[in-house]
Amino acid sequence: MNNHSSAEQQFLKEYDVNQYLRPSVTVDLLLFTVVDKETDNYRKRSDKALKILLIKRKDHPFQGQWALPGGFVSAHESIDEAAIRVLEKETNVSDVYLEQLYTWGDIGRDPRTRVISCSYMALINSDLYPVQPGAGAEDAKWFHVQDQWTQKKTTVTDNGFMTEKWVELRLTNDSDRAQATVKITKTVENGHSKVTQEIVDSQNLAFDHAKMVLYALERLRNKVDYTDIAFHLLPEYFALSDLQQVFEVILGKELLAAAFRRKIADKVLETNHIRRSAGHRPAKLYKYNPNWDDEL
DNA sequence: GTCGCAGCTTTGTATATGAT
DNA sequence: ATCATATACAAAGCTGCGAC
Repeated sequence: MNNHSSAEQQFLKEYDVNQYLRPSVTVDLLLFTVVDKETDNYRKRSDKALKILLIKRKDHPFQGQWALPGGFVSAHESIDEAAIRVLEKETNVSDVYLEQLYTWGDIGRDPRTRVISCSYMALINSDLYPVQPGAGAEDAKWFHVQDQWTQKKTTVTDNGFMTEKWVELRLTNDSDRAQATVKITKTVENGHSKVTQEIVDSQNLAFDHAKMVLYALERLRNKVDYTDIAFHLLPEYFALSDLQQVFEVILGKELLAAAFRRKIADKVLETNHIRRSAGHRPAKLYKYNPNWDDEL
């Protein structure tokens, strides 16, 4: 570690740290889970809903608004370590699926100072729901996640085309509501594509967190088919209809059972567990097959 | 009360259809 | 021919309800 040459040591001694701007770095966490919605008819299988954890801000800026759990990266830890620490402190969950998503560096995204934030997606299964809020955030709540595009426009430009899409994000629970409209612009010119997001309207949702949520949703949708992320949202044993519902809430559309069963057949292992007394034919329980992508 | 059965619901398999 | 998707339907658990 400390094997610098003397010339290098001399250089380091004279280096002026104030030569360049030193922005603050934060992490923001998108903690998702999928839970059963209550149903009136016990014979009917209960629907599932995608939920995200938000925390009510106690301080300025955005005081009283809802925000993703987050915190500053300190000098003696890596960014990944900061993400794990913040997740544990704010939500009391540890040892879960964690994935870095994107680095957010827009000028002025934090009114206090220049802050660059790394967003992380964490997935927990419904057994762990509800998560106990940590000591640092007594006002943490789960919000039902819904998004849909309301308007889409494609225009042809000189060397390509541009599509603008307005997406409405709604985060709701029994007593609270946060929502935002984000305009996503995709330009393709000379074979290069570029995507920009702009928050056109934000109610009760702090910072640029609407963008982070939408980005995470897109990542979930893109990865659900070819990775194991869906299984992180389920307990160890689950019925195939549970798995199908997780896919459905992530993708935002209904799937056909017969086709779905064939598509994910390799990813699951049949067990001899059975879930009975549910007002209908008992379901065989399956578990994740860690060797599903072994061939090749 | 309880027996039997129609009917609802979801699971799970078999077969048909369609694209390449 | 092969693959994915769509349709069709049988199997099974449970309730509601009438007959007794």
